[in-house]
Amino acid sequence: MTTQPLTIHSWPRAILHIDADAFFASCEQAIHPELKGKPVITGKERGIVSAASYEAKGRGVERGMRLFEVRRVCPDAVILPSDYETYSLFSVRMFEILRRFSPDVEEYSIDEAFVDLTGLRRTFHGSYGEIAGKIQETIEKELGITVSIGVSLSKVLAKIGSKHKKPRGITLIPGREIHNYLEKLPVGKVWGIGANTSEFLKKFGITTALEFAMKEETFIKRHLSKPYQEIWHELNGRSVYPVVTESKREYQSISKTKTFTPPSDDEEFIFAQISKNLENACIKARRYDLAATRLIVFLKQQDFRDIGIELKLNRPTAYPAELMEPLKKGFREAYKPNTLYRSTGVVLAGLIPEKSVQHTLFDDVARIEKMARVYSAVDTLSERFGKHTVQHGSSLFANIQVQHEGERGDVAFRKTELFRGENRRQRVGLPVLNVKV
DNA sequence: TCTGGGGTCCTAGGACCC
DNA sequence: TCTGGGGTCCTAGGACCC
Repeated sequence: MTTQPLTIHSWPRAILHIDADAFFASCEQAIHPELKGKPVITGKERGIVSAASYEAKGRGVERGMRLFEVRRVCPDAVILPSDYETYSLFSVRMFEILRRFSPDVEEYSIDEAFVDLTGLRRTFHGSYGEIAGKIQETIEKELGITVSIGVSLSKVLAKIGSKHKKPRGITLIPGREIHNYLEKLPVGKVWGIGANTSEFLKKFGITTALEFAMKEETFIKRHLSKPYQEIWHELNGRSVYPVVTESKREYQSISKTKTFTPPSDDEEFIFAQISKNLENACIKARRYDLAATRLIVFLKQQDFRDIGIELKLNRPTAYPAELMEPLKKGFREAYKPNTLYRSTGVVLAGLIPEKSVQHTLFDDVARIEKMARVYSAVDTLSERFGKHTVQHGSSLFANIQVQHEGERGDVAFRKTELFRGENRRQRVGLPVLNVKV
């Protein structure tokens, strides 16, 4: 399978993959030392486990587990809401540490990165394993969290390495040892190969990563598409995925979705959810100075079927006021009365930089400029006082948290709840505004 | 088996044009 | 009007990932 290296120490490429151990939970333990050694879980706001510390995993807690179940198997678990802003700070500092070792760092996700170490042994007077050790040590000392590392000839192999031993593992996979790591690995565990492809490969008697890697190229080319051909090369130690250094990857799309329990058939309530989705998506788009050319509206029914309506916009925009008509249109097409829906969603797609938006002859320039000023003020207010300080009137019904079975359709009741919500806001000194644009 | 809220890329097929 | 070849753009949908 692998081309045998001419010398034992030959590394055509040395790619490192680093994966923080139980990242969210570890960050919490690093900030709150009294939590060290305890079963810590994040995800309180969602009702399911986002991350579990190794102490919690040892007690049978798994990712995605429902919290009531967690309380049963592990009654002393400390359950916390996820605090993304804090975790992002840890993330930034972890990447910063990695850049001390190599300029070629790809920030793959909040808790994972690839680093190209090719040719750096001399600089650091040590083997790739020793460099990995130093990285691990530095992060632990400076951030108080542990990481696992894999080093190999390609990204796919490095990822297999970092997963091989966790937590606090370091796994080197040189060319001559690749087969040892692939032999017992189910092919579905390989990065980029999911359940469907595993099923497909099973028909040809392929169940392990090694069996896949050893298949002849003619077979791979005949039966599989480009992404899988690339993975096949990577498994054979031929690096085809570059380490992408550009720190700012532009968004292709921005989406916001919301699931509500119990499912609802209340048109007003559902539209309010989707309207709020739209506002959130627009806030994010404006933060990155992007404008959408397409809007996708979707509703998910109770039986998980989903109906998506895609609309082309006359003008690229990230202003809810301009998107409200298309949104209503999409909603009317997708929504069926007397049907229970469990979630709503909005996607802003075909994003382009806001500055490249050209006015056409038909645009009402004065109106657009006025809108730009209004939203710029809205964004400033929201930054100072919190998200949704200023809200579209149409999103207001989304603020109702409680939905009583018997009273779901009772508008008067809902309005009471709404005002209660606003009073709370006033009590804590937040402005109550309802700007009509 | 569906656990929720983000995302990306690839391919096939239709519309349209020369 | 038919026949055939060839190219581009767009969209829907699939498959995966964290």
